[in-house]
Amino acid sequence: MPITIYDVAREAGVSMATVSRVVNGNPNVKPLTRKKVMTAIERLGYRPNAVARGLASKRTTTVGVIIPDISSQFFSELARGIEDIATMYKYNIILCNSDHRLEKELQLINTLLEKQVDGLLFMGAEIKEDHFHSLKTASIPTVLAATRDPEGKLPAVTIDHFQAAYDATQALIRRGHKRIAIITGPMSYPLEGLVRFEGYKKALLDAGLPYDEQLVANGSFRYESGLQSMGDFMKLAEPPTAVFAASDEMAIGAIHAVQDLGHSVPEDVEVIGHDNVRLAEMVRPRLSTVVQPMYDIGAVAMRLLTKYMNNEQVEDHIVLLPHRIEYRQSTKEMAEE
Amino acid sequence: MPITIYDVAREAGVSMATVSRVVNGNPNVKPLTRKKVMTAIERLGYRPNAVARGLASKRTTTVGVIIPDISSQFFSELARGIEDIATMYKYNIILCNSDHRLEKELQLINTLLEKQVDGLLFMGAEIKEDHFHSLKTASIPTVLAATRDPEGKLPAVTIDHFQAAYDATQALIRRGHKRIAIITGPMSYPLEGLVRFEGYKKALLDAGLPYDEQLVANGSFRYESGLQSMGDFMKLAEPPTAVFAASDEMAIGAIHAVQDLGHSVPEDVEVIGHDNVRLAEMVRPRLSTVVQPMYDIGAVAMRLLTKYMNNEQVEDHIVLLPHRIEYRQSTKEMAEE
DNA sequence: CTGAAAGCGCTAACAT
DNA sequence: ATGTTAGCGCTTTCAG
Repeated sequence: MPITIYDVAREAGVSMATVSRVVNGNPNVKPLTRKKVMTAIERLGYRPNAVARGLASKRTTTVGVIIPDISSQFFSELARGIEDIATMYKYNIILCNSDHRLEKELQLINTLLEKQVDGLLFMGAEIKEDHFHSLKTASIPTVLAATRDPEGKLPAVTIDHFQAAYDATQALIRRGHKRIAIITGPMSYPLEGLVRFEGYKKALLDAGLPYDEQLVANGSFRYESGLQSMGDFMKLAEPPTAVFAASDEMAIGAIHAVQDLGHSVPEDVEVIGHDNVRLAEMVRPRLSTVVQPMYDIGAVAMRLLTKYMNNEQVEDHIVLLPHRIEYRQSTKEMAEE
Repeated sequence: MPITIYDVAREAGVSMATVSRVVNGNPNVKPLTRKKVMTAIERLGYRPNAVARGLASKRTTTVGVIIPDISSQFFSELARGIEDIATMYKYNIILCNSDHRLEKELQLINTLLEKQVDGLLFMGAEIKEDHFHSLKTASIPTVLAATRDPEGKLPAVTIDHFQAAYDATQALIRRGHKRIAIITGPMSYPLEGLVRFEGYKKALLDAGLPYDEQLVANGSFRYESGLQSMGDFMKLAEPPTAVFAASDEMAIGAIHAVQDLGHSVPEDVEVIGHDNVRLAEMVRPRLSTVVQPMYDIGAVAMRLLTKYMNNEQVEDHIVLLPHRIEYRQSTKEMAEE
């Protein structure tokens, strides 16, 4: 039988209200009384029941995190940022994988609401009407991390995906390339897939370069699809001399495809990836890539969520974190960068 | 004001006990009554309060997971295995990072117990008396994943670390190497550090090969330490011709150190890593490595935990999953393998 | 098969 | 500064 607050009260010769006060750090307790209670707690080995507290106070100090796949390097880095800040603010995390499946996402939202989480952190490519519907029935604060909803209704922390892709493409253009390929993410991912593709096209357009469908491949973000796509590009009569890949894994796959054909990177083909996962520094040539601050996105998103949960004033509901390009060895050196 | 079970009862014209029964799938409800209740639930958009349920039933269908660092590829893969099985058995996961810090581990155990988790899954290098002490005060089932305690008191799911290191070293010996180096993990990690080192030494001993301290480097599991350690080895008067690294990252660092000096892998130096993280297939040469089934370890550990939580009979409290060596391109081909 | 009622362990007014 | 009391929303005997 576990020790309850009532046992402590009896042991200390005070009421349970007083015990509750000292446990919760309420200053309205005489120091001597506090000490008596503390001693009793110590002696009995009392451990407050957070479930009972949650029921009575209607706050669980727990937040739900819905993530597509924790085993991906991108999301696990993000999750670490979330967790660190959560810990800092005394929250715990219920972590759920959605595999990008709408149905599962909705079901998870529901389960988390049943568990009375104080807030929700959502990662996932696409936000649909269904999500809003589920969320609306329980009005708990929700923040999107590394994504946004189309209408900007929900608070979100992410980077400017369009600009990032534009910058990467432009970097390749500046290096004098005329035939620049792209390996995109799935088009079902509005931001990581579609928007990056748009950024690529716009950069070509602005530079007066022709858009060539042959230089576009649809990838899955995975290594294998980069390998495959680049292999196909190389079979073209006029293969690309530079590639922008929407993920680092695909970029590395692309590099290997080039190398496997006996060519070299960056001499024959320059490659820029996206995200800057740890992997990018652990391959040769080391990968030049758009750095997306995953950890920070998670951390800032969690911090934002704490503000909503505490009813603090927040000025910007949508925060765009800065991105930049880290030039390493898969692109040639240029003086001005 | 959220809808409660009481509201549903009134709407359906039954008692709250009956509503509780249908919500919990209790068969002792007349089909017609069940339907009435279901309709009311639907109409009101009732969502059961899991916190209240937890308080009343003393079961939260939540398990605590203490992991050193979710952003590491090794642990995030493990976490995915845990989560998948947890979902399958209707449990949710509270995920916490310990950074291998004893103090934080103990504090997390405490927090999770306060939250009344039904079980605990623990990952971390070292299990000390303190852990048992904390755990003992609340008697909830605990399973270790990818580690074991020294005395085998706690249920655990892992591989035979000694044998794995022995096998890897032996594989190198069979290839005719006389000077085989090892890049170990930190010795503060009993299994991943110390035991693997022991396995290495035993393999040398059994093969009648001399043990040379110069061929031992203490790494941190990280890429950089592999790079560094191998760089040092290569400066030796008589450098090693083969290396076993206690992690894939270090193995890849070692490969790059060799390559950076203008030598090649596996021609000049053969390398075997440990774990088989996704990374191993995304480098050139692709890494030969001891495969540790991370996902399975997580999955089996979670499955085992569910058995304890349901008071099911379990035969083996310690389960050793099989390991094997995957030969790729960082070792030379051999006919018999 | 259904209902009534007693908690689960704690917080939060409200008194004193 | 401390105690009293009424819930929080649900499960679970125990009756009927």
